[in-house]
Amino acid sequence: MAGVSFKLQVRQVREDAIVASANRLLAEKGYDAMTVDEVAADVGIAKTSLYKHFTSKEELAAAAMIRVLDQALAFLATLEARAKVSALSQLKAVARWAMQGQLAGEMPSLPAQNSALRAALMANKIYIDRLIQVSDKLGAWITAAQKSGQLNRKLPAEIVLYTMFARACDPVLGLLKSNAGYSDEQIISMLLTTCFDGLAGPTAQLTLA
Amino acid sequence: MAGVSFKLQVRQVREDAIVASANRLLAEKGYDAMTVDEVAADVGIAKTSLYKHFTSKEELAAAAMIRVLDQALAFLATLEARAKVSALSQLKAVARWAMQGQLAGEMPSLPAQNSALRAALMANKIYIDRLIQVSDKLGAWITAAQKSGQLNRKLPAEIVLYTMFARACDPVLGLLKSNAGYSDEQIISMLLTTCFDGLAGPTAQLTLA
DNA sequence: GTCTATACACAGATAGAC
DNA sequence: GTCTATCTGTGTATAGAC
Repeated sequence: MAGVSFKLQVRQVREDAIVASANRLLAEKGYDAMTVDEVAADVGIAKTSLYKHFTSKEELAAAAMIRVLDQALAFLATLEARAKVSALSQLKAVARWAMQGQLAGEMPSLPAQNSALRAALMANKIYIDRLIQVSDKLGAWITAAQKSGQLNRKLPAEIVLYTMFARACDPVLGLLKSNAGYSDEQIISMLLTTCFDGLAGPTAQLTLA
Repeated sequence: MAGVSFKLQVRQVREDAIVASANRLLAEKGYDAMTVDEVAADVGIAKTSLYKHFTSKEELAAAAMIRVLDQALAFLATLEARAKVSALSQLKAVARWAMQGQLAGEMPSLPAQNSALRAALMANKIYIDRLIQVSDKLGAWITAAQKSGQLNRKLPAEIVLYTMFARACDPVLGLLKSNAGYSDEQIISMLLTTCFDGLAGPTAQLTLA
């Protein structure tokens, strides 16, 4: 029936709004500091209504994390459609995308070391599934880039993967954004350099002067 | 009088024990997840007694952060005593020291973006003083290393400094420690490489095979 | 499904005896 | 100075009316 479908759509739209708000607040304050009251107020609904959609704060946060991973997968799909692009370029494009997301306040930080959230996420099948999908796609590019010598072969692919995840949430981004007078593009450009070429800089730098 | 001095010493020893416990718990769980009850229990005193030494949780955390900065300053002093060592080597030694501290569970993470703790720290004269001292010493080495071409001249010194602070608390360390089968030394060695030479690796790597 | 009002738990901070 | 016991605020989660 059309009525039922419509109601489901409305429900879906509201749920999206809730997750979007949660995502923004997670990015801004982190899981512990974010309160369910805040999320409900931000969406413009009562807290009780929120709990009809998500049975716990942890589940809400998990939905937000899954949303980000889904967006990442969608972006990865567009990258895979590009022809004749080196694996390293793909990885840099991913890093750039993640950094842009964080500067825009849409990238929730990694779940902290021992939090209750981490345990909940690890038990969430959908989250784990998405995380593995993203990891596998990045992992393929990483090993390809290492094979062609674009990335350091001596680093285990695992380390490279973790490092890329960590750089996507790098606190340095937030510091630079709030303190100094750099444009978003300058910040991203410099941090891409430090990530891939290190503080010492690329070979080209060393041959100068 | 000897009696007074003795009492003061006892007080000082206990205070050190409190700060050490707080420091360990901060490193393990972060500021929000750490409770004052836990710290008191860890030291083996009642919570009320703790509040005689520190009037708030924030002040306690600040004391822990100051302790770390003091330890850092002491370590920097030993480095400065070394003769004929390049600025880059000094910086790497500092990074290694910080990473070792984090692997040992003694390095509290950077105060998160918008937390109440951050505001309290920024208002704490002693903390700011120590932070500036550390930053100045590192800053001198950074500019020296840039002048001699050991570090990328195109990166503002400020960015290099922030990046080094961030790497000292890099969450990748904890991930690797708990997940994979690397030794502490292997982890540190690899992360020093990614920090200074980047994921792409040093020049030497690129000329191989 | 959404609201108002509330139960419940926990953590920061304090009172008062010793 | 240290303890036991308590106050207070806040945040998650739910009950019950509409």
